[in-house]
Amino acid sequence: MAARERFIEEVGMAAEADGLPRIAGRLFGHLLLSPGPCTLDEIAEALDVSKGSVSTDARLLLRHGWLRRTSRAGDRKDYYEMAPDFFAGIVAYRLGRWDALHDLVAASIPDFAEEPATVRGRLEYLDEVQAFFVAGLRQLLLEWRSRFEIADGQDRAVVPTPGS
Amino acid sequence: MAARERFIEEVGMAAEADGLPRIAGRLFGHLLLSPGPCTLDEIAEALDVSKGSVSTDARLLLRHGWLRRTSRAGDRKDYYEMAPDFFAGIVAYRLGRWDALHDLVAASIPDFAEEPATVRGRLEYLDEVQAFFVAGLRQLLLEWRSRFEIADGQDRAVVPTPGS
DNA sequence: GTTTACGTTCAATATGTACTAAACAAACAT
DNA sequence: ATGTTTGTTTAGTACATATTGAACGTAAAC
Repeated sequence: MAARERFIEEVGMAAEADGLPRIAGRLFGHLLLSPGPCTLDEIAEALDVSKGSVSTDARLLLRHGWLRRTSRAGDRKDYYEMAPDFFAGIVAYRLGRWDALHDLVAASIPDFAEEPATVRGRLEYLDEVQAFFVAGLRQLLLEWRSRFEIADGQDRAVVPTPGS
Repeated sequence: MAARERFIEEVGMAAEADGLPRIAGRLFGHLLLSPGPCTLDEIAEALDVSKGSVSTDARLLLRHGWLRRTSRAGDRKDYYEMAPDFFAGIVAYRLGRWDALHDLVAASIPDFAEEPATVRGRLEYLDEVQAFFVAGLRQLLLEWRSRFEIADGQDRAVVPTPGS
């Protein structure tokens, strides 16, 4: 099935366009299309890349919050899978980056108190607009999460997830 | 004033973390702190980089919609300045990227109709959550823009902007 | 027509970093 | 203890791309 590989490559390229390593994107795509948790070796072979890269990139995505690491009784291997609500993690990450930019600007405003009104106005605009979008997006995130919790709870009532 | 250079460098690094050239970020920072429109030569000298880089990166940011190019009567030079509501452009860009990912996934769902329920469910989850956030963020953008139009209109009533 | 003042493009280079393969560490099994 | 099986780290390489400087094109000025 070539569709699978094409999909994985496209996710890889999309990830790269956002500043992530290409392999991280492919890993993401692979896990998206994997019914169950995967081991490092499994992924490395499927993607035809070194295990070291998979290890590094898996932990990268783990830090970003889109992956989950699980384990199995009587098994030493690590298992990676998509986090239950991984897109919320993506949004949270973006929120974090906008927040960082906001902090940078807010912290700098006093330094430029002597600058012309145009500049001060622009920094204040940035302060305002970021506050607006950060608050709005954070609100969306809350809404989604509570909505997801309900749906997720229903699923778990029917199919309890083992191994986590 | 070292604060200015520090600010510009920090914006440069922040931009780089998001996959843009460092000079593009510095250009962004420079324009943020410039009271008026700047020429390519001006910027190149201030940032101590080649004019070619400034030309390329300025047009990059122009395409992304955070910059504006203006001209002056009796002057051959191009002038660059921050777009009036540039952060809306940043949000719109992010919206575009999420939209692209959404399209990728939505278009691929039929290809994986034969896959296990776990995979199909995950793709449908992605479809849903992206629709939610894309719609929500787009709505925020609309709200902000109408709010900004009003404020901007007021400003322009008091201080008409020449040269555009 | 020539020169000057601009913006763009391009070949060459520098620089960073993704990636690999191998060494390493840790935990387990025997 | 010794040998496996795992994940991590690291030195080295390959690769991509940011950046430069110069060549180029164009339009105005003289």
